[in-house]
Amino acid sequence: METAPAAHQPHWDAALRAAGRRVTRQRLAVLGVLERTPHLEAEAVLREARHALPDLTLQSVYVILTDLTNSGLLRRIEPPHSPARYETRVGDNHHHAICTSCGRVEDVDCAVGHAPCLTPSWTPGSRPMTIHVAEVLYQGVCSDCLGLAEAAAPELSS
Amino acid sequence: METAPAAHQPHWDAALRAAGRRVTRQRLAVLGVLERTPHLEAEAVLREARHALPDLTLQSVYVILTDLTNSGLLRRIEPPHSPARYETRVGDNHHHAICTSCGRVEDVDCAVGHAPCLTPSWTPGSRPMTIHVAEVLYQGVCSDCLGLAEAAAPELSS
DNA sequence: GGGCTTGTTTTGAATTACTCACAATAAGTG
DNA sequence: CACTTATTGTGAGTAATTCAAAACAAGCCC
Repeated sequence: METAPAAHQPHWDAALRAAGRRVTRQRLAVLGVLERTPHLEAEAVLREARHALPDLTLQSVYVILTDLTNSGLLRRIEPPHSPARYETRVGDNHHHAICTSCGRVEDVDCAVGHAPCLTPSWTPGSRPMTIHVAEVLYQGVCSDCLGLAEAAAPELSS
Repeated sequence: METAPAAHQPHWDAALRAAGRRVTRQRLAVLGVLERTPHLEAEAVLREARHALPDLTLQSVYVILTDLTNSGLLRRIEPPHSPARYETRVGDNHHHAICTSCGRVEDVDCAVGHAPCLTPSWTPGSRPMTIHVAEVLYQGVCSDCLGLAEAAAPELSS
């Protein structure tokens, strides 16, 4: 019998090697968690990963998330007023919608083809830059929170 | 003669009153600084505002920036890996480009009409939200940094 | 135009999210 | 299996921002 450290998809194995990184249980755990439930923040990743790896530390999670992001295996999302979130969906230029009430993040495909706003029209007086990426962040209210708000709006007491 | 606290545009006076806020020297200083030089972070606002108000504190600047943002007199920009920045240009839905090298921010008008991507196409499997605003953040390299990079690329010594 | 009320600012400490230095550990290699 | 070196763990540190409570000052009343 082998060590069989939880069920880890072999493709993460290959992806790590392809990125020139060693295959460790910690990295596989983090990748597995984020593949299963995207858009988690570091604390939540730790919480989930500890089911498989009880001794994993928050600092290690930070190191791993940063390293895997730099390696191109993860993508970091940084919504306002929220710690950074991570996802395994990389390589396409999809965007995100965040609920201003509960903070939930959903994926949004690019609405206007594959590179919607990569040719900005500069405000007069500004000095143009060479643009590499354009990220669109939608802010709104998710269906759950909308329902809650409507239910709570009539009477403000409770 | 009056107290004449530096040259403050009377329109901020009116704007503050219209927002139901008291007109204080601190707020006028902050608004004046940001009107003159947009996209400053809190520390820089303090530095500039202290020319007129030497005793102003950083915490007050934070309180003022937050309050004026909530009152609709300022807009907050939160670029990744950078403290928040503020500007007096509110009420239009313009966007921003940030130089990944020096952090400079430039204004970008909306490329595709006045509400470019307000109708997102949801990724299959995601739960749609009611979108209120769509912010586009362009990341690139400004002309200055591009020049520097080209000049420095050949020899890495100095 | 002096006092009063209440919104603002200041002071000082605390918090959140994250980073760093260095020691301990364990992948991968021969 | 031993060895090298990437990776993780430990403990402390930092940057940006927030909070509680006291000091202050705008704007209103007269």
